[in-house]
Formats: sequence, structure tokens, C-alpha cells
Amino acid sequence: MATLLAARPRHVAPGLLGLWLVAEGDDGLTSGRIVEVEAYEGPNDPASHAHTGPTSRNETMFGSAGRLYVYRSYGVHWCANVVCGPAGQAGAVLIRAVEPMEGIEHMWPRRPKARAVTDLASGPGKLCAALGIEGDHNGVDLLDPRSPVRLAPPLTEPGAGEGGGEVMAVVTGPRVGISKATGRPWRFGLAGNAHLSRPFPARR
DNA sequence: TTTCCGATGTACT
DNA sequence: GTACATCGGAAAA
Repeated sequence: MATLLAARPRHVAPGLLGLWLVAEGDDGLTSGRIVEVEAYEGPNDPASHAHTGPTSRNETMFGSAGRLYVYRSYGVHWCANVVCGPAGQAGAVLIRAVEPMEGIEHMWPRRPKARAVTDLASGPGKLCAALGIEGDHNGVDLLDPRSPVRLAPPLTEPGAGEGGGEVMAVVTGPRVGISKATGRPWRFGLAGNAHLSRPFPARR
């Protein structure tokens, strides 16, 4: 997994699909299967937080690959990213949606507005709320089994393991909610999954 | 159903 | 002061 994360974010991103994001809170364990991500690179990507250099908010993006970058979005929500890329090149992959797997009973009270399981974690702010990911988790090592937030291979899919054994249909499209570098198809999702944050534009 | 807009931390002009 | 990697409530249609 560490090897996977050494590549450029745009190449790492599709490889994260299908992995599980696991979070341990005081009240128990929750997890979700990653079904949608977006790549953000460094100086060459105007839409990235890292584009204008290190600040107190984005410094985690300039650290080692495999850590969790958490930031506050629009002053209200938390968003979670997997730091990745070659050493010395800030980059990260935003996790945009997960499919709830374990501990769903702990997610409902954290997402009081959700009416269906498909509303629980189908967005970058939603999944952080559902899994209990907050600013305190910024910088934790996602590859350390003792971390409160971590990445793990799928538990239930056939061929589970490094890289996964199942062939998953991946769709791509433009990144969501940005105004710069909108032409780059660096959003990736599992085709047809019910837990995507929004549909992917039809391919043409 | 779609569109509009408020909330509000952080960074930048 | 303005923009922003979002969400959800209210208004409009």
C-alpha cells in the first residue's frame, strides 16, 4: 500500500477505490468502502490547497505519504484526504464518498438529517460526520493499524488484499466544486454505485 | 422538482 | 473584503 501512495495523486486516486476507511471513536468502530475520490496535486494544480505553498492549514499535505489531511470546508464541514505523491511534492486525494459498512448504528446520530443509508456518507462533509472524523485527526498515519483513522483492505470482497482481486468498473469526470483547472478528469468513482455524492456526467 | 442562499474558518487580494 | 475541494433549509416553479 505504501508503494501505491508514492505515485502522483492522479494515479493513486483510482487505486483507493474499494479500500475501506476505518474510524475508531469512543463509542465504537465505524467503516466505509471508498467509492468516490478526487486527486489534487501540488504547484502544477491551481485547484489544490498546496498550490500556493505551505500554510498552517495545509502543512500535512507537505508531509509524508499515507497520512490523513483534514481541513474545514466553508467554515462548517470537515473534509478528509489521503496524502500521497513522490517525496517533496505535496499532493493528496480527497475522499468524496464512502459506502457505510460497519458500525452504521453509530452513524445515524451523527447524521440526523439522513433518511437513507445512501445519504449517510455520500459526500466529503457527510462521510467525515458519519465516521466521526474531525480536525483532531489531521496528520494521523492511515497505514498504522493502531491509528484512530486508517485505511484497510476490503473485508468482504472476494480476492481481498493488496490491490484487490475484483475488477471494478471505474468512471471518471471533472472535479466537483472548483473553479480552476476544471478540465482535468481527476474525479474517480465506482460505476453505478448508489453512494456517490452525485452522478458522473455521461461520457461522450 | 430546481434554484437560491446562509453558515462561517482559513487563505488570499 | 472576497473566495472557497459543502450541506441543507426555504423559496420558486
